Amino acid sequence: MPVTDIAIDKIKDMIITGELAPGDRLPKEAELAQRLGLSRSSLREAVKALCLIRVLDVRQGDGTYVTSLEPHLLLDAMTFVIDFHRDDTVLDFLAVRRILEPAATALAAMHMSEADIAELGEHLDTLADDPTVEALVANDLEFHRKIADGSGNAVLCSLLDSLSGPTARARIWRGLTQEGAVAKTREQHSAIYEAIAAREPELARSWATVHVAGVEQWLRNTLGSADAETPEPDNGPAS
Amino acid sequence: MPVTDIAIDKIKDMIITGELAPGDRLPKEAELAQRLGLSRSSLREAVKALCLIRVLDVRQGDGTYVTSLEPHLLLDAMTFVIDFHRDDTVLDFLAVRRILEPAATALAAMHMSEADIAELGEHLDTLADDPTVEALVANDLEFHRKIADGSGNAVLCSLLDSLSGPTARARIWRGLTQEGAVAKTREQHSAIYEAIAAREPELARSWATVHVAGVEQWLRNTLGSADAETPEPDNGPAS
DNA sequence: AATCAGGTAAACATCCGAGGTCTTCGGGGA
DNA sequence: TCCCCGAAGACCTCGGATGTTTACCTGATT
Repeated sequence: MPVTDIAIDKIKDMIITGELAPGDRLPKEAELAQRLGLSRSSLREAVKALCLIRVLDVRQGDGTYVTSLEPHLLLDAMTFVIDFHRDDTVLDFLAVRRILEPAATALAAMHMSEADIAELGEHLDTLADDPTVEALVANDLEFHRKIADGSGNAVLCSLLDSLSGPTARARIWRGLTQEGAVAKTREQHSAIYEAIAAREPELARSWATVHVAGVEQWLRNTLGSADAETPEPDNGPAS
Repeated sequence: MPVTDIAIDKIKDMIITGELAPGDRLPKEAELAQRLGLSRSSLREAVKALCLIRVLDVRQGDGTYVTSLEPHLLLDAMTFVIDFHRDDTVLDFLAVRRILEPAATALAAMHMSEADIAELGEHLDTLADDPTVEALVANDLEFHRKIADGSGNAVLCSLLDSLSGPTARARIWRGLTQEGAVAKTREQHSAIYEAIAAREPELARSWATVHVAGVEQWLRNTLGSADAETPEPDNGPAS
């Protein structure tokens, strides 16, 4: 195994064992390199790799630090990974979201505080009467993020956040091309909010299912007809 | 932005745009470095980072290649990330698994081929009558992997695979300490298999729920009593 | 006394070039 | 035909030199 990979493991171990706690600063490059028994160049490769997945945070002129290691930070790195297969597997991602979102919404109906619920309602109100599609989708993302957060499960919340990215583009596309999609989205958001406010987990779950399934169904149909028309799957506008 | 990060993005773009397809070989280090306008050292940092998340595969003496980029490979990198918070958030991970596993099992009951189902049954039979806990858990992992694979959703399958890792340790611990856990696990596996073989998605879903919830409940109780015993709270509530 | 400009040191960023090691592949001998 | 072996190509590792950025101390100004 290359020394760089060994170094990655060693740093990983130092963090897992608690020798390095979140927020701690690492020894300077030269020092750590000597301690791990490799050159600065090789060490830097290890550090850069751990930076990509948000485990380390390097600040030029200052030093290298362990991040907070909170789930949202680490799962967040998954967004980078998901970027690599947007076109072919979007449906699979959406299917997973269809499983998780209703569950999270039901949990939120049980666990969210009254204050959080009030904030959720206000958030819906901030949307203009005749919003642009971009504004709607942004509002959409934040709405679901608040609910996911309200589930009380940090891992679930981060996972949904990661899954939202790739599917957001599909939602924008839908808003632009499907008649009535905007109005329908607003209605369903209101229904979900009402169900949560009424502390009705099963009703909230059902509305969430309907909501996500709507996007999924539309996308399935669209991809089906698109494939029939254009053998070339378009590389579409990024995000 | 550091040149290394720019290089990471450029390579990422080359892959996303299709300039580099899965399995393709990258230009040699020196050549690519010149083309991207940076030194070999910096380029190597970028490549190493992309290796960690399984986007690139470097083979000494041969060259650097783009991996297959299959979901299982990329999501698999998440295992590395999950390693960083095993103790404090295991329950959260398990809760997510509790959501996904029943859904996957129900899908499997609908989509698995007869041949795959037969193989699933045979897999259960390969377990010795009086297995070690390790053998049981290994058999357990493979059993659920086959079901997840049978769901027909590659993303779902990979996600469950990733979640299985951190919870496996908990399952081993349970097998060692809880009386009757081994027998109960075998019974539930059989029940899940029977439900899938009978093409009963809802029954399969329910058995899967029961199965995962059993581990979750046990872990919740165990962690609860452990906390009560040790006044020393672990390194503070992250998240 | 509080504030701000300037300077200094520390730490990371980048580059270069020199060996070392591993894999692949083709040639020569049995 | 099969196996051993050597050469070429590509990545691996190292050490050092130089540039950039940041944090922090210092001292003059208001």
